[in-house]
Amino acid sequence: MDKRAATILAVVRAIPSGETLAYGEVARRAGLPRRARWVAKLLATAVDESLPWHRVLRSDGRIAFAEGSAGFYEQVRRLRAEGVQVADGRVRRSTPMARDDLDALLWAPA
DNA sequence: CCCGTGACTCTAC
DNA sequence: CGTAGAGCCACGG
Repeated sequence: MDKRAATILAVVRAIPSGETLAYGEVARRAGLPRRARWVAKLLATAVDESLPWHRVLRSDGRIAFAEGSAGFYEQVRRLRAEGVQVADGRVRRSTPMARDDLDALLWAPA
């Protein structure tokens, strides 16, 4: 596994439980803009069981897996287990969080 | 080297 | 809001 992959996975692991991030955002935070598809491919081949891959969604908040597929249900199940509202294969945020607010949350000092 | 294939994204309408 | 269409990028045939 190269350094870029490791960085991507680190960003994914940094997503707090109950929060989500888009593939493109993950790539951007890892310093690899326009690599969204690559992030998806990476998650698909990742073996680390502790990796919170389910917290990564499409930019519009929808589950990336085809609706009805095994992965789709698995992701919905995991998200709901963390208290995330999912309806029609899409994550619902009652109060959409601004990008800056999410930034502050993710990068806030422990 | 060209072509197809995605757990993608952005812009127009 | 939702749907095309084009763009994008790593990879394999």
